[in-house]
Amino acid sequence: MNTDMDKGAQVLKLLGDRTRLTMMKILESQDCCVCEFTAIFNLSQPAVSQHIRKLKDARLVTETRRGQWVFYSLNKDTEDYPLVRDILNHFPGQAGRLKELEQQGLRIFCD
Amino acid sequence: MNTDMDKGAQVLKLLGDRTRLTMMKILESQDCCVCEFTAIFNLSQPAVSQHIRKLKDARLVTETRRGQWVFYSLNKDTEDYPLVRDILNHFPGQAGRLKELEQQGLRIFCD
DNA sequence: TCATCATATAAGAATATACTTATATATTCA
DNA sequence: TGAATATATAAGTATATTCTTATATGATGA
Repeated sequence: MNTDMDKGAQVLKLLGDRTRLTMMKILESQDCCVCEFTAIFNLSQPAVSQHIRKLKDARLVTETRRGQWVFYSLNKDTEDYPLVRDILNHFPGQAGRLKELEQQGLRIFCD
Repeated sequence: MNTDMDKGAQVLKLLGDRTRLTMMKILESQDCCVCEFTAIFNLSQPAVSQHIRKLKDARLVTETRRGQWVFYSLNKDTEDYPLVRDILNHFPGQAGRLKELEQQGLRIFCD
């Protein structure tokens, strides 16, 4: 509640892009790395990195390196998260996008 | 629930602007006309009209002419409204902006 | 160490956005 | 009808956004 108008508008602008909105919705269900997003969206790897950079700069996502890969997660520890959560709740789950990847053998599993 | 990603991203992009977001929040409490918005925001009248046009084109607001003035209202009869409502709930009320206008004698009352 | 894979950054181009000023349209009222 | 007021549209400009390709950085494993 009571998010500042300017900061809030900034968050909305970031989510106001089909690619970033879908990324966030995917991250809602599972962590994901750049190469997976690159396989999901019909976009170059730099384009994906640049979208993620914006989300990261706004602290909407956090990153964790796991070996060769950098995995991204929703950042639930920010004052913007309640707004983000409420927004994402209005959109259909995107787990299917990851399922497709898995069937194509493109899903990254590591531990 | 289950707003289409593309349409939803478009709505978020429209709200992802300080001016339009504040307009929508103001409209949440009362209908308003262009000249009032022009007094509230430090913007030219055409700039205000152009912002409203976008909101109107997306059917987020509706217009009603009352004599000389055109009043705008939140459109609650659209599939996007639940998303809009949930978003606006995260922001502080902007009734103060209208109160200031009233004190300056700039508030439009008609009927 | 060197080749490979994943990711990030830089630079440039096409397009979109948000203003401005000038002007057109619509309504009111003397 | 004609002046005044409210709003919309047009045209132009500055800046922001989102891609692309080329290249740099970082980690892995033979």
